[in-house]
Amino acid sequence: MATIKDVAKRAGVAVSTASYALNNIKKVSPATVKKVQDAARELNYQKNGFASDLKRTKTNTIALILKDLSGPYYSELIKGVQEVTMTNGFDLIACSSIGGSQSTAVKFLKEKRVDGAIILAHNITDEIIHESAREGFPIVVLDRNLNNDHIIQVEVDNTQGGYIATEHLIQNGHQEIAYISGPYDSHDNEMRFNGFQQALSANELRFQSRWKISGDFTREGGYRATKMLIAQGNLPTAAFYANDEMALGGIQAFRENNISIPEDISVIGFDDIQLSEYVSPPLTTIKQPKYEAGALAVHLIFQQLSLEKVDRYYKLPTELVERKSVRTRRINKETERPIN
Amino acid sequence: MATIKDVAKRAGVAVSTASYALNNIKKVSPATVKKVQDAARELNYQKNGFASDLKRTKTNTIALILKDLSGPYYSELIKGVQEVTMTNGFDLIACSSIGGSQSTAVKFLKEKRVDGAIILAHNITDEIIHESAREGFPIVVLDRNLNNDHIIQVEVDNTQGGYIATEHLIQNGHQEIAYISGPYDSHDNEMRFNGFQQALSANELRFQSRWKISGDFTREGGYRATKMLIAQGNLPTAAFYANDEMALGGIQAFRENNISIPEDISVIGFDDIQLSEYVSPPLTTIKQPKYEAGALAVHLIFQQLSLEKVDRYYKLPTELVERKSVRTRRINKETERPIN
DNA sequence: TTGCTACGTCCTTAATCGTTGCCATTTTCT
DNA sequence: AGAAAATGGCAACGATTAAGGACGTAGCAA
Repeated sequence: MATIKDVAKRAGVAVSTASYALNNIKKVSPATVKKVQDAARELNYQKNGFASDLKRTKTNTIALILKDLSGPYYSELIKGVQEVTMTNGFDLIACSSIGGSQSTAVKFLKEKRVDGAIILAHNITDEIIHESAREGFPIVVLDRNLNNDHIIQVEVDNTQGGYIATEHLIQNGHQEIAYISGPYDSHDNEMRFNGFQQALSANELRFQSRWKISGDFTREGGYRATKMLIAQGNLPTAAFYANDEMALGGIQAFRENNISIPEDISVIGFDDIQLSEYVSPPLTTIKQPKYEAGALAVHLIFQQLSLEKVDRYYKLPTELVERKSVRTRRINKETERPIN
Repeated sequence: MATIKDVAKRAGVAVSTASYALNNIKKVSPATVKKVQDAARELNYQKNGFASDLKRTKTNTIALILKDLSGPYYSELIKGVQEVTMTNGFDLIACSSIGGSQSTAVKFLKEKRVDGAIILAHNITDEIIHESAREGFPIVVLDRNLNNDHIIQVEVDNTQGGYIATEHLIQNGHQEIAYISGPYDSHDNEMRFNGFQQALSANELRFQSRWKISGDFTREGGYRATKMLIAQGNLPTAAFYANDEMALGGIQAFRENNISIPEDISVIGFDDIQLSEYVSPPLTTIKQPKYEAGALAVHLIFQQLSLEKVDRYYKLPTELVERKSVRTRRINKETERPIN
């Protein structure tokens, strides 16, 4: 590989002059610039990115750290991040945190191979993030609680989401509602469940623990949980799945048992993944502002990079997406019992 | 940030000793190693990745270059790449080629910020790839034709895929088949179309140019193309969409015109994207071995990195996935006309 | 026992990777 | 001549690593 020295030699100038010429720094005469550029072209010179980054201690790139690059879930979020990063003239790389503390992601974080990072990966420990956080290295964490002066949190209001989902069911006449939960250690799940409970008590409904079934955010888990719910007999009139993937599994389980949605049971999910629109029946769910979250996250990074003061905590609202998986039951006002 | 110098000073040793100690190179006494490690911990020292990469001229990371990080299409492929990369102890970063020659992707390629790259992004020009290719920098291109000693091609056999799709329709009694194409400059599309034509002539059917409608691989495009097909009157009995996305758009267009699938017209797609299974009717399509393609691609990178000789061209077969969007028509042997 | 060489262990010195950018120097222009 | 413009020299950036030095100890002869 040709280096800048080779270019300088061939152009008959000093290395520094070559550097100036190649980087469009105005102190070089047009004639010299041309000489240098020609030499560079002839030698097929490409600058060594590392050397350059090392010297300037700036990489012009932002890392987006995801648990799994292959998941389709983050699509919208990535789009938000990508667009804002691009318009700011920065580069974006995505890296996976699979492999925990050995992962690419952690390496990028710790070794400061980027100017800033956005983290949406719950398998990276708080500790690692704390260790990596420092003055001048902005980190934004999504859907995660972390108290550190150099870390900014952007969260979707899962509690509110859980609340409006439940409220929607209640408004449609449902009083017996199952909650199919995500894993116990999931912060998101916990918040959604809180919202669920709050909506119940706001409507003076009692939470029945036998209708809390535990899943794990996977389709498989939703399927199993639903089978359990069915096996246990005495179905509720509606089920709130802590995410859409599980709801999909649930729909399948109900179908296999000839329980039809929404006639026999109403179903609501959370996330609004792309598939939700296409399953049958189309799934009513809670949409998260993923694009906005992504865009906001990068935006905050840039603000910090330009040394502006920013708040350390942001919460984004969710939104109900009505489709066909929730039926409205009419209630007889006198007896307070459903008519249909 | 603390540097290795600080660590060395605090541990009371020379920089080089600190380096040896930190990298587990045996020339240092256990006591010293401990001193250095303690010092590093106390200073919260993290090595500077760039400096290190610069000196060793090796990054231990592979780049996966995609047209758009937010597309859900590559999921399987990424998984294949990811797993193989991990098991080889390398890091993987994904970068987008949005922005053409200004993109992150191109920068990584040209500036050799990684040890090898896998490219699946048709908006990167051949020229750029040629410029970046060189001894010792393995590049694998997917679904793309490029003649260069330092570049390896991994292709899915689109021609064969087009052939079996068409053959499947013909075997099911279809003789009038529309082809909804991708963009004209798409190599994939061209190959699929070739397969389509080959299957037709192998069955002594004539290709009718009025049944070739041009789309652009998007759902929107498939929708528009289908509307045109319908408007033109005289529908074929089957339609082969050059990809699933377009088929989805087509399904919608047919539904809006009360043309039912597969009763009135059979539909076959290409790709087997996740949604295909969920639309109604579930889409018969051609599945590409994406996981395998990804895994093979990285594997080849590693082989080259360890200086093994490898072939420069690989072609992977596709597979028919039968679902519900193709109807079999029975043909009267005598009259050679369909019965139903 | 003493003195000398020889060798191994552990550590240090210093060169290097390719760029950048400060400062000094030379050239050019007014 | 003096200012401005163009160019050159060189020390960083933070790590790695070849080569060499200091020290201790063992082996052996006198």
